Amino acid sequence: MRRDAAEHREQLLAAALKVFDAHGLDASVTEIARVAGVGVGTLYRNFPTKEALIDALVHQVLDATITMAREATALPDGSGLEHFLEASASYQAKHVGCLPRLWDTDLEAVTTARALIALLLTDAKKHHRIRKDLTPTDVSIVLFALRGIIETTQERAPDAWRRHLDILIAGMRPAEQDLAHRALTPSQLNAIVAGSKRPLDGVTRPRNGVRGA
Amino acid sequence: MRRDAAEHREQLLAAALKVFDAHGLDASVTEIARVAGVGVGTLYRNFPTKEALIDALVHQVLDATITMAREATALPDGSGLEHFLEASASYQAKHVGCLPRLWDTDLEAVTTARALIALLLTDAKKHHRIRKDLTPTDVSIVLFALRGIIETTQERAPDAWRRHLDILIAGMRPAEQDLAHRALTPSQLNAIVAGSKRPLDGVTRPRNGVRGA
Amino acid sequence: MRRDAAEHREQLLAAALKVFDAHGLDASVTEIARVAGVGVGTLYRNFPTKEALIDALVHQVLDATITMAREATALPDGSGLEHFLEASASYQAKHVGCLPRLWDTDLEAVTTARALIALLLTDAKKHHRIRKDLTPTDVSIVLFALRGIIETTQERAPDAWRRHLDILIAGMRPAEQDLAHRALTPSQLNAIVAGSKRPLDGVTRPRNGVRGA
Amino acid sequence: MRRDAAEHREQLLAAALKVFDAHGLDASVTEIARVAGVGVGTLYRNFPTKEALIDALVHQVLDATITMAREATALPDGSGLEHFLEASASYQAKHVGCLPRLWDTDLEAVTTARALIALLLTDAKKHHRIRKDLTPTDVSIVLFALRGIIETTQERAPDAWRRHLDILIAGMRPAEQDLAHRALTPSQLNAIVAGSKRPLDGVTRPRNGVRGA
DNA sequence: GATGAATGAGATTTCATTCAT
DNA sequence: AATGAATGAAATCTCATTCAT
Repeated sequence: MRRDAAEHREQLLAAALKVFDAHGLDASVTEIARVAGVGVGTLYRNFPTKEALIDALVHQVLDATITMAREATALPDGSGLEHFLEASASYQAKHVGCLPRLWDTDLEAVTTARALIALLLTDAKKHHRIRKDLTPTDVSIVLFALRGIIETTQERAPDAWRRHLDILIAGMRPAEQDLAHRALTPSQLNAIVAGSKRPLDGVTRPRNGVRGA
Repeated sequence: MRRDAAEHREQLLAAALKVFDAHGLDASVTEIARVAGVGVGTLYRNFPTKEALIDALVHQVLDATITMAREATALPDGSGLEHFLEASASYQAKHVGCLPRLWDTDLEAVTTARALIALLLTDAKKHHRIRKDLTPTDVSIVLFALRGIIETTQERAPDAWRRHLDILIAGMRPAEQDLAHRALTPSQLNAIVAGSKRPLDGVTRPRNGVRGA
Repeated sequence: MRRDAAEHREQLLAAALKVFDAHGLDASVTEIARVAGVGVGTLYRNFPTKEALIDALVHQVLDATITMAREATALPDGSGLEHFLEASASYQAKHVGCLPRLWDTDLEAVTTARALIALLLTDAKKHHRIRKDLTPTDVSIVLFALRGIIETTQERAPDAWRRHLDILIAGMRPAEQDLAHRALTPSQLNAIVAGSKRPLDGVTRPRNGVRGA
Repeated sequence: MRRDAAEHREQLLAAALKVFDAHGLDASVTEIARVAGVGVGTLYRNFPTKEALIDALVHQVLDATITMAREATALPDGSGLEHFLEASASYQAKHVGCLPRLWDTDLEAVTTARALIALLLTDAKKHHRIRKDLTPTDVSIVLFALRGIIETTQERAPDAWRRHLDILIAGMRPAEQDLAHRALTPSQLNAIVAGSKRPLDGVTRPRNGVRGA
């Protein structure tokens, strides 16, 4: 009956992913524990709050994203960026459950990711695969867009994002004319990640919890 | 304090939009009623459930989308599609509150919209503004993508989607090579809209309510 | 089925008193609501937290204490202090449920009460009913002592404190010799009321609560 | 890390005292085990339930009380009672953590203590140090009163009870007039100690536990 | 014997919904 | 028709207790 503690952590993350995927982030921790085959207490031993569990899921995705970006920098011919976008979306598609929180946490991980993206972009431009006027913030926004597609289509058409990415990359290829609108500055992007959803009236986002007496 | 019934409906929809925008769809109906300046009872007289209120909001967006698509068909030179995308995204950006449910309802409105989109696309191709291998389903997916951006950036950079749309349209212009991946069939798209988020195990989505004693 | 709101507040306070009396302050709010004959929601409409409910109970006692002290100042012959002690203990005996928190809140009420006690004491000394070396802080401590008795004996011997008060007052009568130990300073007493039970390690007193999703 | 079994018991009692003192009896057993430097399992090997641990603490105090009472009987001049009260309060002041349960257990220890108190009282009366109309039950109630003071003041004014005891003893000295109210009978006192806090409705006091799966 | 991970009942609190007024 | 007090299910989180290691 007793399992290895580390195993439980994985089971819980997997269960959370599955349950959040099916019910959204409002899914109850009890349900997650049930699917993981453990008691709620065990969930709370591994993750101090529900929010921490979601965070862990988000971190998984971000960490994987960083790894994939880093690996992509090793690719030749400036194709790293394109491979990264494909790999990243592919990974996101397997972690739909936590996507709503993905770009909404104050995380140094996001900063790290952005630095690597800048590298990939420079390389791509150097090899004339990507238009000169594209900025790193443009690439970040591509990830937001892909999330939108994945969240919507994942369940019935898990690969729908691939063709859209084809279109996007076609649009990112070197072109005669510059893009009409101005790119986001890095600090604007930071502000977005740093924290959205402020209160209308004084209410904070994650609803409160409970304690005994 | 007494208002006209129709006025109440509008007040409530406006309040819901504002409150959902700030707090997400988890915002309480009491808060919405407060912002609308009416009692909860009045809210429930106008909308039988919270879900119905969200639906009404979604319908507003879809109806506006259809109207905009219809107007776009009148534009010359095959530019209707591009104008429609811009107008549609612009409208979505003003209705962030309900976007999470936007493409997740079984709605004939979506079908209607798709017919108009097909028209716009045909016209655009005729004028060689858009590549031949693009399908109506591709356009629908563009809307999903824009939603992803709008949801993420709306608060701090409300116009971020515009530049991304520039890239997208560049990718949609006539090109030598066909897109690598296959397009979604209309029926796949239907399945997506028809209803996602089914229970994992028998649990239904909207929380239940309570009756008095 | 629907009652008057003000009535509910009283019902809840009465129920809380009864339930706390029987089970201690750890009694559940659900039980209190049940005894009051209302749903938990109604309890929470009247008192935002369990702590607020306890506070209201404590305030009832403190307010009554102040009133009784004020009335006692009108008594002739310097007998006000003695009457006040009797009345105060008598009232406490009917509110055992909340006594554990009675002297453990930062309350201006306590300050007010102390001012009146000082008045009563001066008058009692003037009429040679009470020894000269008694201080107002001594009187406050008498109330703490009576609480100890009431808490312990209330259930089986509700009047046990009366005889003990006889002894105490005998000890407070004018005497040849001063009391051996020094009296508490008013600021020491303030510190006691201001807040006891600090964490051993960073934990705060009232345990935490819970919120929905 | 391994210690002698008896040593563990002492460590746990000491830890419990410290933790209950700081957090009240609601403190968790995990915290106590942590402070004692052992696992919860060890705590449960030594004390079958949390309640048993509290009981052991209470017994410590009661046993010490009995010892002090016995020692006091050896004092000359009938001063034993006064010394006992001082010693007993002094000891309680060092064990605040468990005072709420002190006079609330069915304990033969209490009976033993009462016999000794009767002895001390008789001796004190014989030497004309204490008024004739004082009964053993009166002395027990003095202990309840001192508990009230100690619980309230311990943290900020650990010696506050001493001056109050001065007053009390002054009131216990031989006097012209008998006390106005009747003393508690021994059996009334027994009933108090035998067990208070019965359920209001069928609910039992100590929270229940859980078993594994 | 000791450990502490696991358990799940139960505590507090929220909120969609109803209905007396 | 409008109001908002009342309802209670359900959510999050804690902790006494057990038992595999």
